[in-house]
Amino acid sequence: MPELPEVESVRRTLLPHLQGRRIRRIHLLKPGQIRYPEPDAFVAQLEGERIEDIGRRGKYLLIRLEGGGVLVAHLRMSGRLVHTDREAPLVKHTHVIFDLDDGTQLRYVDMRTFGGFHLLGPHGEGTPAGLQELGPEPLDPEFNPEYLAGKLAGKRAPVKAAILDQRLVAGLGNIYADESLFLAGVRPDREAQSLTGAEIARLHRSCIDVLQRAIAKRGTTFSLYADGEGNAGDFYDDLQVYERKGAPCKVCGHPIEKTRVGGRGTHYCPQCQA
DNA sequence: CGTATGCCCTGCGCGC
DNA sequence: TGCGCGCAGGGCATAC
Repeated sequence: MPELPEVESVRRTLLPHLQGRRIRRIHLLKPGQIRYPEPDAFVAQLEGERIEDIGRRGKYLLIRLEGGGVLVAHLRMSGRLVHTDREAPLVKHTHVIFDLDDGTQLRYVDMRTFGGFHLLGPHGEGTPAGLQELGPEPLDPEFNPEYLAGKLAGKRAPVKAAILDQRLVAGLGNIYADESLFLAGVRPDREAQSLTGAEIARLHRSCIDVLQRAIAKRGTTFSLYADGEGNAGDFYDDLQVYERKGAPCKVCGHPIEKTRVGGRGTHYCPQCQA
């Protein structure tokens, strides 16, 4: 499940292959993955465009075009953007193929079809609501303990639900939310407003630490995720709680528990997290 | 407004 | 061995 570290890894691995390339043709094997505009207009506007740069906001990949437009991709659960040779075999669930002017291809593969593309005009027309309302980048100075404290104040929702809200901070998903809360020593089901100043400071620090370390290892791969060159991420062995139900806590040895918080599968150590 | 719930989708692991 | 069920969850729509 691509979260900030995975999307950042895709961005970094795609950039050298896509920068300066012109999109020659687009094959829509599954037009439903195009969210905006209509598939025909999407293809018409994109064919012939040159890719200038690739950015990222939260979990959104922003492929900037020479003409001022932006191709926005969101991978959701199972989306993959991979740069390949034209001759590479078509894997199952390949939905969109971009032919590039050097003979290579950018392919969008998505088993569960949750992800997709928005093509924004030069003035941002077509921007998805979620991107518009995105909170600060967790690795930017704007995301600081004071900001986090202000956002958690008065919230009765579980702290995990709060930090998963992309309007509060952009890019945390289920894996790194659980990991951050473990590192901070805070139980995921605690009311957001109940956290002390010290706990908020630890949580802020933990979010940044876990994201930076995960980026350094090019993300977490279970079975599906791969970066823009098709390589798995290496953070799996660094996970402290996620996907470790029943396994001994790496700090205290107590078995990791799994519950549901805010409708999401949630992992934590009942001994290390208060 | 804040909070909670269900839906989209496919593959996989589980129980029988 | 096969079948049906529940689960996986990001973002959004809907309800209260």
